[in-house]
Amino acid sequence: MRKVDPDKHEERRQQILQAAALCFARDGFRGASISEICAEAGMSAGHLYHYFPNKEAIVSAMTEGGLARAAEHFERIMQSPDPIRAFIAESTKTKRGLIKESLVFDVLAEAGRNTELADILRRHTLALRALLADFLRKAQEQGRIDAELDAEMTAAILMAIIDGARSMLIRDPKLGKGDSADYLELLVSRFLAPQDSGQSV
Amino acid sequence: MRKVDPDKHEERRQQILQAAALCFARDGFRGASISEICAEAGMSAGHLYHYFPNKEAIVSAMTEGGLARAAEHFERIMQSPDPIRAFIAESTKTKRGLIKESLVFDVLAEAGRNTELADILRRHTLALRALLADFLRKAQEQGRIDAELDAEMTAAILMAIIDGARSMLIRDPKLGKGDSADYLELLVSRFLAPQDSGQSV
Amino acid sequence: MRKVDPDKHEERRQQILQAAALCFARDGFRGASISEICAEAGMSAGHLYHYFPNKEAIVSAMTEGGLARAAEHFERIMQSPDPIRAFIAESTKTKRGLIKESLVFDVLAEAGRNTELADILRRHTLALRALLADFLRKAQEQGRIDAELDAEMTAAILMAIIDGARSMLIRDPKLGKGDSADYLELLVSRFLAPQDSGQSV
Amino acid sequence: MRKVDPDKHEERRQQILQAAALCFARDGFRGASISEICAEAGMSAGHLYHYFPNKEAIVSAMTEGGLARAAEHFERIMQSPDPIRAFIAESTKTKRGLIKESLVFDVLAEAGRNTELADILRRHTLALRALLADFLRKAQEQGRIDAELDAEMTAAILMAIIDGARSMLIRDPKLGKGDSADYLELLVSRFLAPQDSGQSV
DNA sequence: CATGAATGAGCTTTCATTCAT
DNA sequence: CATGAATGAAAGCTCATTCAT
Repeated sequence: MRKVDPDKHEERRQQILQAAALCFARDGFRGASISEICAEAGMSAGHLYHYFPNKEAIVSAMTEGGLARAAEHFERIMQSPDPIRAFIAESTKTKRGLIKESLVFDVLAEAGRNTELADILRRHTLALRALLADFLRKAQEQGRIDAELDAEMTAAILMAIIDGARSMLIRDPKLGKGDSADYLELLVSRFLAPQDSGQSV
Repeated sequence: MRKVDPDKHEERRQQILQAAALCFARDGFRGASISEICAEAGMSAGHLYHYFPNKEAIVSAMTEGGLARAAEHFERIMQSPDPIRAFIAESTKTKRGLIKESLVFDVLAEAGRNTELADILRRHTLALRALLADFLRKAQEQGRIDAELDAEMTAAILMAIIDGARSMLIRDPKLGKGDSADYLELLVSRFLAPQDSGQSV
Repeated sequence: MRKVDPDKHEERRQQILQAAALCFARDGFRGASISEICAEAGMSAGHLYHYFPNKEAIVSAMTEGGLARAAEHFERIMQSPDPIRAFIAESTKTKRGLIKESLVFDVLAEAGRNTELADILRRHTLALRALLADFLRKAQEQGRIDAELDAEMTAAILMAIIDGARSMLIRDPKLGKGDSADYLELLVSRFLAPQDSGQSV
Repeated sequence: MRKVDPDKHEERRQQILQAAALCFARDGFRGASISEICAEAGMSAGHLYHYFPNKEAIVSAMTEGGLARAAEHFERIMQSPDPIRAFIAESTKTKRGLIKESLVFDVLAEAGRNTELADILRRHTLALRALLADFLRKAQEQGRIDAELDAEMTAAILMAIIDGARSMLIRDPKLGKGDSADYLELLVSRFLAPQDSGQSV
């Protein structure tokens, strides 16, 4: 019998990546072991190697996938009525241990040593930034945002703020429940506000 | 006969921590091995354990020390004529592979799993924030900064921006050489600017 | 309907053995993996086990086949006008990486531990030796070879020389291009030459 | 306290090499596992790696040592009254499973794939051959050996005969108890004997 | 006949840690 | 104070073999 495999193969791969994401979030890239991932994925140690040549490939694929999903999520948000606000809201949400399970900092840390990961991160960063810059340019045309700002640089700054928001929650978890979101929004709105005629946000 | 001992002991400890910082920056907390650190510190494996009970203690002590030094550095900067500007400048400096050797993201990543490290990080974050908040309050009294802003929250936001600036440089190394510093400064100055009658930059 | 099966089955077996010979020569009995052989034979791992119960069986069959083919080759050589000379020539030929691809030493090494392989080797050795001894006896009758020599023992010695010639080429590859063949021939001819004065061993 | 270590270190190394020789002889280079060697050497798996960086280094060192010891043995033999005879006698001796434990064929087989091992083998082969050639030259001066023979080539041939003798014993173990030694001696003596009338092949 | 998914034992190697000296 | 010998658990990975399809 011929195979319906390609589907099943991809399904298995995703199963592994999902398990890996969980384990990596729990114990870090180095701390999570292959057998831990295997147990989580309900799969023997040997079999996992039919889907990935080595651990690093799992890390790369998982990072790639995670960033892709983040981009989709981001795109959806940008079609909401007030994207910036929605955006900030997302970044400071603590629900269901999302922060703890967020691997951003693992990726950032590892990217400093692992060239492949650094490339993946850069690629996705640029893609996301382009998306954001486009949005900003349109808003500039509509006069909702300071037209003097360079869209690309501004997008980079906004992304930095998102990462910063996440680091803030790790540095002081209590802030998650306060009005940090409001302040972040204020930060962004004052930054983007058209400056000419002295109007406010 | 033994009077120099305590000094020498502390000296040795610092020697180890310095070596550890180097190794951790190079290979990460998990990636760096005790023997690697020993080699770097010019010391036998067994001897190192006279100074630290285990690897985790080294990580903790090194993080503690690193954050303390960062605070000192920070304090010094805050006494310069234009602290904010000086501050941004520091955060985006790429000199001598400082970014690569920065362990912030390793600490942030690990703090999500390691309670002890999380505590250390939080403690230092709060201390630094208090320092920064004090500075902001004074500036508010002098009318240089929007008096409506909550000093504590604003300080938290500023710290987030610093972390964000670092992440920006990892996500897109090219930005280190552009005018990202100018934009960060713009971001901060628009945020802090007194809002009274009109706008200022 | 099924008449071609037996043929095809045998064909497949040979295909596997040929692939195995290549892989074993390249990586040794232990070093070559089943999947390597499968790849070489253009066959799935599971399917290979329809033809051989396990790896050892492949080793045995391949050895058996290789020795059989060597015997045929040998027989053909012995019908040439000057068999001894032709023989030596064969043993020292380096063409097309023949030495590297020769598994004699793998077999000799393995035969010291694997009884089955030892049996196969012994069986073929005795067969070959009988062939050679027959030839020697005829030559003795014709007075071309010292009649005092025991044909069986002499055959054993000649075979030892062939193996020795191969080891010589591995120990010092440069010898393959010199006049080692001439010396081997001299060795053999002086050994076999009728001893004029009729002295015995 | 300062160390008497260097001695002990070397002793341990030899202990490992001895254990390795035993295991390799029993199961082959690939077949013998590190843990097997550790068990034989009475040492933990991890500790063995303080003495050798990896398995291949053990194989190399053991081969090197074995060949060196063989050379010494050889040198001693060559100072006996009738070296050739003593030599042959040695090569065909079966006592205490010496053949089974001989790793010559493992080394020859592996040398075809492992460059480092090939180099070691070649180096020792050339050294041994030089020794043997010297001996032959002296015998030629004394008129005990055909002066027409090239000493170096002749030495190579004699070494080939030794390897051949060993292969003979593996191919047909019964020969060890017969008069194979006598025939080998005959082979060698006829080869080396001064050719009275000066005739060539 | 043929595939390749799946297993699990075993491999080499690394590493934090302990301890006798 | 200082060494490095020694351990043992665990890591990542490979492989012969089986089995459902």
